[in-house]
Amino acid sequence: MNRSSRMILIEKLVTENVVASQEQLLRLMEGAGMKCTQATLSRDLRLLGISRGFDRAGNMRYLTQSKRDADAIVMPGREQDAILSMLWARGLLMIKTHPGYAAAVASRIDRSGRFEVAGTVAGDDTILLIPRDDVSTIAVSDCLETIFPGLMERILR
Amino acid sequence: MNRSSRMILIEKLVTENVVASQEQLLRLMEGAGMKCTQATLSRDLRLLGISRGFDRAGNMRYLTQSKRDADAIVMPGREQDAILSMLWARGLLMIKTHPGYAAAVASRIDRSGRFEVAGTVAGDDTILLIPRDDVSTIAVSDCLETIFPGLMERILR
DNA sequence: TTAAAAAATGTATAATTTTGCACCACGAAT
DNA sequence: ATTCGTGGTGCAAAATTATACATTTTTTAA
Repeated sequence: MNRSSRMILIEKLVTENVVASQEQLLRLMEGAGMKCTQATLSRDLRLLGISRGFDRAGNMRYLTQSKRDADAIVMPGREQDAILSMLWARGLLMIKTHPGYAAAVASRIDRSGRFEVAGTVAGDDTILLIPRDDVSTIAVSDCLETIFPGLMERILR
Repeated sequence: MNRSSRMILIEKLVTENVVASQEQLLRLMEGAGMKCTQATLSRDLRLLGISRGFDRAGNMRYLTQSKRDADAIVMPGREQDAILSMLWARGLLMIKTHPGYAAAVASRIDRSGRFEVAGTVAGDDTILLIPRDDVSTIAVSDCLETIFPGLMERILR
């Protein structure tokens, strides 16, 4: 039972139930066969962007943000898992990542010291990878596969 | 000093400041010449539907109902107003913005999901827009005009 | 592989928020 | 004027959530 599967369960439980406290959520989780501590829950909820608010009647309950905003905060697991898609354009490779993680992934690429990569520029959720002159797209792809094993299969489906 | 005027002040302080705790809000209120206890604040916040949530960075702050689902960060005026100039170079479009607004404008472009745009990378006041292969500069301009109505006229003026 | 670094987690505790209770202020009804 | 009822508030305790620290697990680099 890892963090990301736990977070999926948390999101599900919070949306399908009226959850008023982390203790209560803890019990729901146990009922679903997933065990952890309240402290972990507190941390996961922050990552998920799920916070305690009030419903119309003024009763307290945990509320999720829109899915997009939640995605904006979550980045479970390894750096390469932050990569969402890649696209060649104008001889450059655009790499989209989970929001906020472009710098981390770009740093990883830079540190690999691969010849094929002249350099990278990272924004918030986008990396622009500039290949050296006369390096093929295939060569760059192979290079990235070396840095992030399993990446190509995951991205291409 | 009655409850309703206090609540008006609370709403104002919470929207105009990054408030992370009721204690902090209490001090802001005192600064504004309105005094009460933290317990009263807790009750008022419930009535106002203002609760503690997380901004994009995962930092805690109080958010009003309308803001909770939306962006925690306020962008004054229309995003396109932040665009100062544009210039084509090497098949790429450099967009200059007011300092600090590149990310917001780039985000807007990304979210438009337009085919013509392969991606963007934003710094502080500069955006590099990479069009897809075989997309003309005219097509990209039209695309931006669609996203930011009136932009071209204003820029070319 | 193996060592080093980074991330995840539990424990205990600190920080923060909520609430029960008593009391006060104010208006309506007697 | 007195009494009753309705909010509103502070105080302090209870409930809840966040976090510092130590430890374990996972990932990265050599």
